[in-house]
Amino acid sequence: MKLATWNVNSIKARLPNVLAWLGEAQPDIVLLQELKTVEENFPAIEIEELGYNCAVVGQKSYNGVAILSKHPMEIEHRVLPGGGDEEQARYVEAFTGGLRVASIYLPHGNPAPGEKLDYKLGWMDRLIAHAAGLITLDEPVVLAGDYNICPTDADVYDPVGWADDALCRPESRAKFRTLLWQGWTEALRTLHPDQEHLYTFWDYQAGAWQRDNGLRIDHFLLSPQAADLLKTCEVDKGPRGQEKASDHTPVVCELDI
DNA sequence: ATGCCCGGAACGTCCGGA
Repeated sequence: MKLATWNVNSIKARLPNVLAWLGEAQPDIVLLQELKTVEENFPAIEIEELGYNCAVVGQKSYNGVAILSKHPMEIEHRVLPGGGDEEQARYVEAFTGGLRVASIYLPHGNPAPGEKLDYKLGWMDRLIAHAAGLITLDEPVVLAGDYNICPTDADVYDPVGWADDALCRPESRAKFRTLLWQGWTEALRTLHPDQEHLYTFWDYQAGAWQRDNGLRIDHFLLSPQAADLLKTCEVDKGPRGQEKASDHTPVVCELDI
C-alpha cells in the first residue's frame, strides 16, 4: 500500500500537476492539504476518473484538507475534536484500505510569539489529546500532513536564522515531541536518520528551491501497528521542480498491507 | 533593514502563507 501526503497550495491552481503525479506515482491513498476551496468546487470528477474516492473538508480561500483513496472509505471526523465550533478546515479522518488515516494541516503559528502561535499550540494540544485515544485502539493509524514543525535543526537549511520562527521554536518542537512520545513513529526520519537536506518545502522566494534552502515540515506519524508494516518512506522532489509547482512536494510512505 | 514569490478575492491591492 502506497500512501502520500502533499500540501498542494490550491487544488484548483495545482490540478494539472496533481493529476499528472497521481497517474505517474500511482499512490493508493493520498492526503492533501491547503485546498483553498470549498467542497463543492473540489475537482472530484477529474480525480474520481483516476479511480479515487474523495473525502473533502473545504473552506473558502484558506486551509482545506482531503483524503483520496482507491479503496472504499468511511469518514470518521471532519474536524479535530475538542475545538468547539472551529471553522478552520484542517483535519479529516477516515477508515480506508484497512487503515485509519488522517490528513492534517497544522496552523503555522507566525508571527510568533502572539495569538497565532497560541492558536497553533492549542491546536496541537487538541491533536495530542485525540491522538492519545487513537493510539489505544490497537489498529494501524496514520496521521500525516503538513505539521508546520521542523522537528530538529537538522530539518532546517538555516537553523540559526529560523530559531525564533513558529516552525522551529522550542514550544512547537516540545508539543511535537509530546505527540511522538505517545508511541508514534515519524517514518521519514526513522528510515533516514542521518540524511542531510531532507526537505519537503522550499519557499517560492529568493531562489530557495534552486539553492536547496528547504524545510522538513510534512510528516508521516505511524501508530505501532502501522509502524510494524513500514517498508519505505521517501520525499519525491519531482513535483517541486515542475512548472507552476506547489511550494511543498509529496512525501511517499509504503506499508506492507 | 526589507522584500523577494505565489494564490485567492476581486479588479485596488491586500491578506495569508512559512
